[in-house]
Amino acid sequence: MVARVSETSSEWFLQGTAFESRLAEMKAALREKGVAVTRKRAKLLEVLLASDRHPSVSEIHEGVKVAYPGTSLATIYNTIEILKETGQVLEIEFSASANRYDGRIPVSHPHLVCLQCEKVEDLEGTMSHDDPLERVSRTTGYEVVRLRTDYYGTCPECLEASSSGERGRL
Amino acid sequence: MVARVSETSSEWFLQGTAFESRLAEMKAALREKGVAVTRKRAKLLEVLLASDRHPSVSEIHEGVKVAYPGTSLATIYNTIEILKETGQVLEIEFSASANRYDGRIPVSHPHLVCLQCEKVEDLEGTMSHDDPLERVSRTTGYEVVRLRTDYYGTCPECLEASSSGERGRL
DNA sequence: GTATCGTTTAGAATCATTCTAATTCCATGT
DNA sequence: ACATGGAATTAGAATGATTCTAAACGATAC
Repeated sequence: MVARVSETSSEWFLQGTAFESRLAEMKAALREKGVAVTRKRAKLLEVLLASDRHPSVSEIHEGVKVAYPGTSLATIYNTIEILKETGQVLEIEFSASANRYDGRIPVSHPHLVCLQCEKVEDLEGTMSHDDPLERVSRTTGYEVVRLRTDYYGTCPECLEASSSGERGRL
Repeated sequence: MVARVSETSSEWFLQGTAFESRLAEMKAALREKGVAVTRKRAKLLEVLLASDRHPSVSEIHEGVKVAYPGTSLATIYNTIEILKETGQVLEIEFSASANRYDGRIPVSHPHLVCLQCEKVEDLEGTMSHDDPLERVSRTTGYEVVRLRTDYYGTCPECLEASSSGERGRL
């Protein structure tokens, strides 16, 4: 499934119905939250969904600037933050490099991360239970050297202690 | 298994044999690489192994400074870098917070990360295959809201193209 | 004792991200 | 058309973890 955006207009070629429905879903989620879907935000959503590259904030910024040259980085960060709050984008964190974002599949799922070209790909069909590294190496052609499997949540002590929604910065 | 370091000397209480053997292993790995196990570095290893808190660089720094007040942050970063290169420490990356380090079990394994207190715990016995979020919630008492499972390696294209070890910054 | 080379240091530099305060946009009512 | 108010956007400053740099230090060999 390929999606590609015209450089000269906001028309879409080769758009899948998945693309359109995700776009509508994301816009609805924003309106639901009471925030406006401005032209720049709409464009941001399109850029985010247009590629399977799991773009970084600055890649998204570049994409939005094609249509709206004056766009500030802050706008991208702001909107991404709103999307995170509404569960409409998955943030893939890196400490030594910019975070990457998945708007197509906004729920937790495994990725393949190339340590060399920094490509981030979705990893399909991962439900067997032999050695994960070996299996993933075998089925993908990657030379897999590392696996990160972290569960995020609130620990029992904090569940007990907390009035409500204070959050750390993880 | 509990390990605790005296505040007033470098003696250890409640040290397990696992602690001692890991410590020896790490020192050996450093010597193997040709780098000296200085007093500060030795202390760093002890601090790293002393708790199951998966300490950050600055927590390690604080610990080392108890014994060697003049120690610079750069020394901690330098030594951690060497440990990473020798596979003697596992780096747990965060983008919105300092990275955390696991010297006890330096190979990839799942952790539980509390979004509220930023505690990082090892997750034991994770080899069944129902819904991981639900299962982990049930078995740990955490309110698990997110799972990160990422495989890191080199993609087929880069394997093809690369003379040798150029690396990105992930 | 001195030369050497790895270690350590303080501080500057970097870079992604967040914050801030001012400005602009835009829908709505007049 | 026009004014108004609240949200959206902006440029630039601030932050914070990490990395870099160049100088100072220290242990060991000679």
